[in-house]
Amino acid sequence: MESHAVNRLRIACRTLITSYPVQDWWPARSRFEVMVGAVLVQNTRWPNVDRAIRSMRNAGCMTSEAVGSLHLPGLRELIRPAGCQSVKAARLKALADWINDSGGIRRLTRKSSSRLREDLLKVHGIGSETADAILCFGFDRPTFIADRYARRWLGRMGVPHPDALTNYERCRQIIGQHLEGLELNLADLHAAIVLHGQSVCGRTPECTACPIRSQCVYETPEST
DNA sequence: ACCCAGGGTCATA
DNA sequence: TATGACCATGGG
Repeated sequence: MESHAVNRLRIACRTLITSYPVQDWWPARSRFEVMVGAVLVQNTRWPNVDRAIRSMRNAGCMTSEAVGSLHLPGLRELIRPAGCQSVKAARLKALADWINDSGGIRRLTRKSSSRLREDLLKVHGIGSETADAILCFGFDRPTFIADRYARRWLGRMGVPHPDALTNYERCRQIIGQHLEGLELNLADLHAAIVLHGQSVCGRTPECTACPIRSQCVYETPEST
C-alpha cells in the first residue's frame, strides 16, 4: 500500500476512535466472561448475549470449572437467549475444558500472543475472529480484528489490496502490519469500527452523518 | 411474514 | 479453495 494511503488510514483510525464511545464497549467482569461472550456473540446481537451471560452468572456458572462440570442440557438452557444453544453449549464446554486442561486462565496468560492464538484456534468452535476477540479483549494483547465491519470499512477507505478485503487472515496480516507501531489501541479501534458500521456505514454507501466522511471513498469530490 | 446479527463447522463440487 | 446449509433467538 502506498505511504499516503497508510497515512490516511492511520488518521482515519484515530478520528474514528475519538468519534465513538469506545470505553467499556465490551462489558465483562472477568477474562472468562470475555471468552464466553466471544463465543455467544457469534452471529448474534449483544442484547441476546447479555441475557445469556446474566443467566449464567445467576446460576453461578461463570467460571471454567462450573461450565466444565455442567451437564450439556443445563448449559444449553442457560444460554438459550443467545441462540444456537446446542452448538454454543458444546463450544463453551470445549472452551472450558481447554482452559481447565491448561491449568487455568492464569497459566494461559504467560503464553505468547502467537502461541495463545494457535492454541485458541485448536479449540472446536473458536475460529479466527473469535480467537482475535479473546486475545484482544480477554488477554489485552494488541490484535487487529479483521471482521466484516473492518473489511467493509477498509474498502471504503480505499484500501487497494484485493486480498486484504476478502480473506480474514490476509486482512489481519496486511492491515496489522500497516498499523504496526502506530500506538493505536486496537481494542478501541475494533469497538469504533463496529459502532461506526452499525450506525451510519452499515448498509448504505452514503456516509451522510459519518465523522470520517472526508476520507471515505464513497464521498465523491463533486458531491461536496 | 420476512431479514439479519460483534461466526464456525461440515458437506459438497 | 470456495461456496452453501445449518444452527436458532430476538429485534426491526
